[in-house]
Amino acid sequence: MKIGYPCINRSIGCTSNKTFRLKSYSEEKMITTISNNLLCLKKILQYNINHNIFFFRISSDLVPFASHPICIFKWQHYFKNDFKEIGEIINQNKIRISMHPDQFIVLNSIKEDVVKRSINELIYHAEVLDLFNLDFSAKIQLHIGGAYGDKKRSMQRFIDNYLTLNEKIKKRLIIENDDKIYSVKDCLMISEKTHIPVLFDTFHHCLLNYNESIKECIYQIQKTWQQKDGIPMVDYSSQQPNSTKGKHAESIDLIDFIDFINQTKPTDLDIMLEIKNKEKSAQQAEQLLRQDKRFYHPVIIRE
DNA sequence: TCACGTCAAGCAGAT
DNA sequence: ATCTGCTTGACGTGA
Repeated sequence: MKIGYPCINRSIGCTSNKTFRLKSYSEEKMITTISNNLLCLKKILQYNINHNIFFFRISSDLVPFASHPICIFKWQHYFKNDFKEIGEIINQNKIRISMHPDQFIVLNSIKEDVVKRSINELIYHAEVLDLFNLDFSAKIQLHIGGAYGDKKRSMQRFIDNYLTLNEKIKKRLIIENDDKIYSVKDCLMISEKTHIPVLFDTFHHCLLNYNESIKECIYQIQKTWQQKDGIPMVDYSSQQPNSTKGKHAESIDLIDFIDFINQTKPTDLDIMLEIKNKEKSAQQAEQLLRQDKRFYHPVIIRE
C-alpha cells in the first residue's frame, strides 16, 4: 500500500505545471518552461522520497501545448536525458506514477474532432511515461466521458473508440467512475468487455452509486487489475464541511480515512489522496498507517 | 508591484 | 442564455 497526492506540492516553492499563453508561444518559451517543470518534478519526487510518499500523480501540464498543432518542437528529443534521469529516480525508488488527463479529453464525444484531439492528448501522456521508461503499472486514468442523452450508446462509443487506440495507450489506460454519469457499475460493465482496469474513486462513488458498499466495490474493481497493471489504484477524498456538495476537503479527516481503510481490507491498494493541502495530508495518512501496523500488511487477493 | 480578467480544449446541471 | 465545477491555478496586461 502506497499513499500519494496529485500534481502539486505546496511546500517546496515551485510547480511542475508552469505554462504560458498560447499567443506567446515560442520554442524558447517551451524550453525554459519544460526545463523548469522537469527540474521541479525532480524536486517534488525527492521531497516525496524524504517523506515516505511513494505514489504521485504527474501533472498533465508538464509539457504545455504538447498535443496542440502549434507545437512542432521536438521536446521528446531535446529533453530525452532529463526524462531518463527522472525516470531512474522513479524506478530506483519504486515510486508509483499516475496521470489524469483533464476534462477536455473525451474519448466518447459525438464530435469527431474532439475525439481526435483527445487521442492526441492520450498519445502525449503515454509518451511522457515511456520517456521515463516506466513499466505498465504507471497508468493514465480517464473518465468515460459524456452521456449525450443516450448513456448506453455513449458507453458503446467509448468501447469502439478505445479499440482503435494503439497498444502504448491501451496498456496504460484505466477508467474511473465519475460523480454525475458513469458509476463504478458502468465502469465495470465496460471493463468486462475491454479488460480495462477500473480505478475506484470513493468520493465520486458517494455522489453516484447503486447502493453498492465500498467493500463490494473494492472486491469488484480489484479483479480488473492484472499482475502487469500493478496494485489497484484508488482515489480517496472527502467532503469539505459546510461547502457545496462535491467539493474536496481542505485537509484529511483521519477518522473517515481509517474507516475507509478498514472497509478495503484485505485488498492491497495504492491510494491517491485528492485533498487540497496535498502533501500535508499524504504525510499525515502515511504516518498514521506506518505507526499502526494493523493497517499495513494487507493480504493480497489475486485471481 | 499588484489586481484581476482571462486562459487550448468538453460536458452537464444549476441559475 | 450564461455560469460553475471538474484535479485547479497562474499568466500577463494594465494601472
